[in-house]
Amino acid sequence: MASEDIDRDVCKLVHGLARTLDGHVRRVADELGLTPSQVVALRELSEPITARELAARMACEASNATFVLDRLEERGLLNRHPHPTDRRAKEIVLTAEGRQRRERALKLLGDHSPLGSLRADQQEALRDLLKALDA
Amino acid sequence: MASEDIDRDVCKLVHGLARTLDGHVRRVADELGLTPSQVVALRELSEPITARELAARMACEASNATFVLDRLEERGLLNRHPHPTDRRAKEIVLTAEGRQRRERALKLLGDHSPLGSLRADQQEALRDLLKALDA
DNA sequence: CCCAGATAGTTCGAGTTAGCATTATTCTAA
DNA sequence: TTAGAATAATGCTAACTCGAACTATCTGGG
Repeated sequence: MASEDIDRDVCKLVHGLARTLDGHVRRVADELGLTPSQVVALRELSEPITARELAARMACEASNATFVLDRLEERGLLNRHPHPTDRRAKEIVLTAEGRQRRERALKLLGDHSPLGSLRADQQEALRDLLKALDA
Repeated sequence: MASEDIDRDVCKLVHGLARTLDGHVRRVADELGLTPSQVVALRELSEPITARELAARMACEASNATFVLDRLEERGLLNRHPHPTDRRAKEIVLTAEGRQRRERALKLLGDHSPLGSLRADQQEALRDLLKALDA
């Protein structure tokens, strides 16, 4: 059936696009001297959040978030503060250098985006379709 | 700018969808007693191809294809034959059990696809947008 | 108040992946 | 034809990710 062919096409295309986007993040990471995961983490740390919230935003396991946070903390880009209301949790706060690095990352991520070849209305259409799937 | 927000939205949505699709493959793989990569490899082995061609279809490195092929060969699902015209290459051929396992994998992959919540015309629109990006 | 179950964070082990180097073979152009 | 570039497959290493186990803390029903 044709519908199954479309299904498989979309699967492969999504996988390919995800790879392309990963490649873009990787190039940015190399330029910043970070790993791709670290760049994604920085991107998501727009405000103080918990490790679990970061894991959710990065779409990965909590143990992986711990791993990435360890490296970023070693580099002095963030600190783990005690959470004001939940003593189990920790509040992740970027240092001054962390915020600076984050700004550079955001700028580089915005440049030469693989999505740039789509017109604005196409990007919106794509976003809407993906959002429909997400729900 | 709004266009940058859309860009980031799409990146995260694509990543999320790729994860969802991976999860679907993972469930199928668990049911078949294989790893996700092995299931993808089986899916792509619709005919005898070389390891390099498989790597291209799986969108991964050749060394990774070698790794996956090693496991599938250990399980007796395929064989590496000498290539008829290129003595550098090897032709990968599924065994009878390999073909049987592949059929089961294809059937399971088709059921309950995460893309099922989209209407047919939406799936086509999504495919077309992704194809436009691919070019 | 208190205990059971849920949740935050971490550690550790196993498996997967990419990147690079290596070997063998084929292709190309002088 | 023959040296050099390109290609096929693979081995090896480092890094990344997940899942399970563990501690500490929170929360709600009895």
